[in-house]
Amino acid sequence: MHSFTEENYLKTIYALAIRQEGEVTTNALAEMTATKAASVTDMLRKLADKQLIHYRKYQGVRLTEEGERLALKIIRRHRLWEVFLVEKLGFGWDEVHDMAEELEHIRSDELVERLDQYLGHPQFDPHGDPIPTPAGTMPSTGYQKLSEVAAGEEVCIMGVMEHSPEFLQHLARIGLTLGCSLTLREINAFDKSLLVQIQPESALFVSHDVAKNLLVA
Amino acid sequence: MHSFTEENYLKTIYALAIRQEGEVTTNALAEMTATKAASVTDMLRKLADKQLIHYRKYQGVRLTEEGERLALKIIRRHRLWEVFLVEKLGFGWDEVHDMAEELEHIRSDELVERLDQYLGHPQFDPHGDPIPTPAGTMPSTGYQKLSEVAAGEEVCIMGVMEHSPEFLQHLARIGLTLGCSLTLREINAFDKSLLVQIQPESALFVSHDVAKNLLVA
DNA sequence: ATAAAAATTTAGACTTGCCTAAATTTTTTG
DNA sequence: CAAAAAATTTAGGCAAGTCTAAATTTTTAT
Repeated sequence: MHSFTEENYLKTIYALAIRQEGEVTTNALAEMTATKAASVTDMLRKLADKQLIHYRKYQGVRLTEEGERLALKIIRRHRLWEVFLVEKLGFGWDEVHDMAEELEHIRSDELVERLDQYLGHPQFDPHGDPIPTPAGTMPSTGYQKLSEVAAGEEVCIMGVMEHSPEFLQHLARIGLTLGCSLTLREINAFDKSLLVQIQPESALFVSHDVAKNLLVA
Repeated sequence: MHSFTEENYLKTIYALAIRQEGEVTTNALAEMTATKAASVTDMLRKLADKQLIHYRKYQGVRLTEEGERLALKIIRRHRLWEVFLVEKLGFGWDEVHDMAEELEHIRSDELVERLDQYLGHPQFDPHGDPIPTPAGTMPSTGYQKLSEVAAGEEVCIMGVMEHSPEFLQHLARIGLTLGCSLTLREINAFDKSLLVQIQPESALFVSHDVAKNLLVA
């Protein structure tokens, strides 16, 4: 069996690997896990011994097939519990991350599969993230960041890349929700903020930082 | 905050305290937690420092008010999750103990109260155990053990005192379920086994060990 | 191309929760 | 009621996961 902590490192390595191309660095992991670089190095040696990561000293790290399968298993649990918390218990999408962070470590596979069935085999979590398959593969979505869309295009908000309550509450305050369709009117040359139109009558400026974290199709 | 392990000790002390009158012994705790007596002593010192137990060296241990409140909080979580697993996910009452043992440590109070509401404020878990109140008190049931009932009485099975899959599966095999009413025909003088009648036509012998673990009203 | 800066690893130490072995206290028994 | 047995605690140690400080490697910049 794998410890709580090992599972969290695998999940974090996976998350960093898709955000930044190439190998994941020790410092990036230290920042994400709120620990020090020296602690990360210890854990990397341990995960490498267990063949869950490929690790070359000073060079960074990447998941093995087995490591990725495990990471996706944890992410599947996390996202299914988030669906449960929002759909069944009525929590807001900005409230569920920390609880799911604990629930994802409950060990029973049978529990996860029954939960999946109870929830009607959802494809996406409340933030629009795809739910990995039981076999341990991540469905691809083809979404792009709003910050990469060209002016004039009409798109639909499908997900977010940042799950902090602060970001999600900011979206609510400016009136953006999952499924919301919008047209990108112009991109400000000065600060890269975007003028987006939601209703025929109402348009608003969205900062580049926000646009980077919105997934659209 | 309290650790996983501390919570388990408090819960175990509570469980032993109601089974045996008086103070709970180090050895009993060591057996229940599957550790050694020396390890228990370490933890008792720690819990006493935190004012969660009254502890006198060599004399045994008992919960403080605060310790009991915390123990009942954990037991409330455990039993609510068991209701969820059986009522919503369709698990058998003999399958849920280990999963609930993990789920009971999820920290959010808000989660527990929402779960309670979602389940319709159940009064009893799938084994007939009463669910402690949010305020941290244990509802009393007035049930007695089947082994303490006099011959001739008619009673109804309200709960069990033993939660192992082995015991619960044995009950199913001999045809006893929660809510099942039965008449105690006679008590065998040799081995204290009980002849109980369920249907007008069918009677069966129940061992003293089984009767000790059945709660009736 | 090499010196300074940044990133990473190593060394040694701390905490939690557990262990074994030995010492101590309590209980049982002849 | 004293000696043996049982229960409990103390002492010293170990593994996991973390830390700080120092050493090493890689990267950056002059």
